[in-house]
Amino acid sequence: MISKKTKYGLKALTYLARQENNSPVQIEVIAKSENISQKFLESILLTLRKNGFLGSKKGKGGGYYLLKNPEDIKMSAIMRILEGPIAMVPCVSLNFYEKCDDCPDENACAVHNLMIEVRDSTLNIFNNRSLADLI
Amino acid sequence: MISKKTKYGLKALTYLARQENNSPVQIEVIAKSENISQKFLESILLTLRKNGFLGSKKGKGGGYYLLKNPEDIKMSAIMRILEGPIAMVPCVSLNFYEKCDDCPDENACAVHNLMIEVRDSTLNIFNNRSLADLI
DNA sequence: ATAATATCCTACTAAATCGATAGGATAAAA
DNA sequence: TTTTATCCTATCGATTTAGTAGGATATTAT
Repeated sequence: MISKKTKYGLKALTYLARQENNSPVQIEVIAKSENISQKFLESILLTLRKNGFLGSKKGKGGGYYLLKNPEDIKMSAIMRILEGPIAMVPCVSLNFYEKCDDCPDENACAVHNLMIEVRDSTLNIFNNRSLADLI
Repeated sequence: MISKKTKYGLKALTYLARQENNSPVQIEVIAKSENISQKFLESILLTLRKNGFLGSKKGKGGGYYLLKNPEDIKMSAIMRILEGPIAMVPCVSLNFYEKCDDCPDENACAVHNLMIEVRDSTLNIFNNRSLADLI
């Protein structure tokens, strides 16, 4: 299960991707259109900006806009920023690896291989889908 | 990310699946072998028993044992009991469906279709893997 | 200048979930 | 009747989630 933060972030990104001339859109507009708490969305867009997905403009006519073409924004990159690991267990994560306390030997763990398989199949989707595919 | 409950449950099930004659194994034995808190494992095995995966025997020589052949226990069934939904969003879950508060129309939701794709690919693995495949 | 607009940023909070732990009740076997 | 092992309910501290509050900062329009 992904968090609401991730879901809201994805919806906001697709909203921005749908803009004609990539002109800035205010938080309030997105929040109302997507039924998201404005303050919550504010913090989400902030992390997306800090991670290089969005640009922002202050003052009247300001708002957020995409920094890249939707085709060039991979779903895997978005998911990793918003949700964190794509894998189901930390010991199988490519970008957020952590050793399991209970496993003396990872390769001897029965769960390990199955979870690698799941990770690869999910990753295969997220790596081959861009923000443009969501529209 | 799956919970420790799920991970521990999977490890315990594979431990039991590895038993020769399917004779009962005590919680303590599994817990020590897999480095799991005994009391925590106790509650996990209890839910697995209540959901028809395990049988139990009290008193000396007692413990838990599998009620079916490992080949006949699908990973998807185990995951649904231990972890809950396999889908990443409730609105796409087959067994734990819930409507999203923020979506007036599911089919108009950009996230929806992507998550169906992820669900299907994960389900494809879990439906075609049994407990026997973990050994 | 200055008022209005909209993002920026930090801190806080209520509620839920997670990963256990405690302690006794119950049933089976020796 | 003692020992063994599961059964069951309740509780608990820590963390995460999903927000909320409130002011600081920068930009634009008047």
